Amino acid sequence: MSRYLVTAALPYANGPVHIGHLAGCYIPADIYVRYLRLKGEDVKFICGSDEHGVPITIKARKEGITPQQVVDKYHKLMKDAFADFGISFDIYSRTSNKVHHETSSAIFKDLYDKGVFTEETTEQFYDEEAKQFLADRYIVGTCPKCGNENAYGDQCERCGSSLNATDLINPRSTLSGSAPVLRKTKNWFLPLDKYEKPLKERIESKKEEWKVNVYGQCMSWLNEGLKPRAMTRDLDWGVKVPLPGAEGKVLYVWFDAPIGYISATKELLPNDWEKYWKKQKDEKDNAKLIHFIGKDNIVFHCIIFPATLLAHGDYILPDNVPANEFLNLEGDKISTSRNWAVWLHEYLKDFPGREDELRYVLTSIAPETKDSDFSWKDYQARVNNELVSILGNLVNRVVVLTHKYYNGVVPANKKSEEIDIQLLETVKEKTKEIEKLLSGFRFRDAQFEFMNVARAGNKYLTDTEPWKIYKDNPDRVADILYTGLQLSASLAILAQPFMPRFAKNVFDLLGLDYHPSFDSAGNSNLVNAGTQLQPARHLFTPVMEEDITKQIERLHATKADNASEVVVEEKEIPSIKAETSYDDFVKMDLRVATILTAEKVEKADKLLKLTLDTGIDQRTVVSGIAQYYKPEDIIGKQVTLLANLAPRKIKGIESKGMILMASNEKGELCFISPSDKFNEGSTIS
RNA sequence: UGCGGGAUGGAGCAGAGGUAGCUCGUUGGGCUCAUAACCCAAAGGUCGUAGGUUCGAGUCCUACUCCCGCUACCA
Repeated sequence: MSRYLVTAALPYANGPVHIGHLAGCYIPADIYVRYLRLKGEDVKFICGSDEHGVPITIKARKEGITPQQVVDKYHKLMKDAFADFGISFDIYSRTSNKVHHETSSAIFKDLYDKGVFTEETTEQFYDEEAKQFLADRYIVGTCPKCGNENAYGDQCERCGSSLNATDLINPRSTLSGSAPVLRKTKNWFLPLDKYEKPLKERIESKKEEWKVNVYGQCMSWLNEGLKPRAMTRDLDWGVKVPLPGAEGKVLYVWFDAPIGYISATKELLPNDWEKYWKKQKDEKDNAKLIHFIGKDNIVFHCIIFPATLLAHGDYILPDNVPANEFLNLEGDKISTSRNWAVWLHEYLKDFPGREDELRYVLTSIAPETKDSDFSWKDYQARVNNELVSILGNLVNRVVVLTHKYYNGVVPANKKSEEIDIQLLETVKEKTKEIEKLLSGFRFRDAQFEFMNVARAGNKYLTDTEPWKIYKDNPDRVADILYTGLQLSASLAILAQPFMPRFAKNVFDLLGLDYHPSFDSAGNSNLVNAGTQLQPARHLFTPVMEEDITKQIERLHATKADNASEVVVEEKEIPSIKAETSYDDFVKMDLRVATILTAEKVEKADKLLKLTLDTGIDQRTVVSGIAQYYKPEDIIGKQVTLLANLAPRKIKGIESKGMILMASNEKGELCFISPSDKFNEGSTIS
């Protein structure tokens, strides 16, 4: 017996759970855990709400409630939805509770006492109105490279360049809109570079087992060379930094959240938790740590958290991190903020008792190797054509025939023929195949093989035709139905990890009051002769047209809502900038210039290289207007040039000055040109 | 911008040098125990684009296009 500690990503407590979360990690993790339990392994399945970090405080501010009220609301919503859906966590905890604060605080203090952290004082932007330091992400301003006025402090989404918040022109806080000021602040950094070598060796040794996307992403970081990363933040919501002089500072949420897995285990097993987390005397007694996550979290689970564990020294490292890609919805990215999602709590309300259907569909289309798409049409097709027609119908056929010919009492098997033996043999083979696939985290394929067992069953009935031969050979029919019932029991056994509710219903239907072990699927004595079956009933019912049109209409409404919101946003004109002086204005040398030549800059979507006649000279200017003007259309055009702007290299080309552009709310650009033809070099004031 | 992953019949996926395959859908046939369910067969693909290596390329190499993620203070 092996010991496993399986975690599913801690969902962030700023919105409810949606199908993307389920397909990405909760369903695969649950299938895996249910399988391990059936194999008799010692496994604990850990999850909980991730409740710290800046977005929670922003949500609280927006809704006029406290951060605690925000997380209380979503923690309950998520916990209840998971429970109702049947994700079989051993514990669903939360990071705002006492055990977690103590545990993460103690680990931080332990690393601090070992001298692991480096202290660094840096200048960070501070929002004086919101009285808060700002992460780069929460500062917007004008991108120095492309002029986008809504570039984030860490990245400009229009031109894609990475930025520092201090690069932005006219930075403003997204919290209050005010201009942030630079303030010094001290933080504690985890020198990831010190753990680069052991991490690299560890991950390289997993090359064959880990998924290519996970391995590739890790190597990308490791090969680039790791840098120290701040493990504390200036914020008043989170786990307080347990050091003197650290008032107003909390642990970085990516430091504390994964520790949440440890805290939750501790909460579950106050006396025994170390067995699942700490290195044992004999290495082979160590637990296997498996993190189920989405692809956006790879670096935190494969690099940063393991580095923390290495730095501590007592802990085991992840054995595997089977990260999935993303699930889209009806062709568009799922988005909590845009309400573009199928919310689990709503699904449970709209489709009561149909948890297995959602599990089945999301496993069938699980984004295991690439992003995939959920659509309601596809949901309906898979439920109706596969679950109802192939799986549910097969069990129903066998049970109905048994009732018809034997009053629902399992007949005795007199003599098995080759085809009967073959069928159960196939089940045995498929069972082995399914086990192999489940162990390798290939849940989609495993479920497919499971369905192949049902397909084989349908073929068996068509081949043996008991309804035809009953008149002449009732003994043979007894054998066929006996075999069909063993097959149905096998399906129930194999379905347990994938569709627990269906499995239980079939066990009940067949009068099985015990649950046979996983590898007994395909045995010929699962349902004994003489057993009274329950009356036949449908195990799955078709999804009706109106069930899904309602869902599709809801999504259309969301789309319409979002579109109208965008229009409102588009009407928004940027608020006026801080007052300036005439003296500052006249420092700008603005002139009329004429475009002489224009060409696209290679490997840049947005840039044109222009030669301008300024009246004084001819000079090169690189301008981010390629999406709005074709080079050949603008030659000879008169424009406004900021002529005394310090030269700057863009894509290796030195750009001397900047062409002034009007920009509307959509970010579209147009030239500011003199209304009459004026000489080059004419000044503008 | 750099890095990682992806692109294969109408839809969803598999195939990692040797005759392009599976499920669903479609069409035709069979069956009538079963939830218009089941079984059989057929049609449907220049494998993102352009070059190259090779006797032979979805598969290896080069360049490019598009989608997703990461790019170190978003979580």
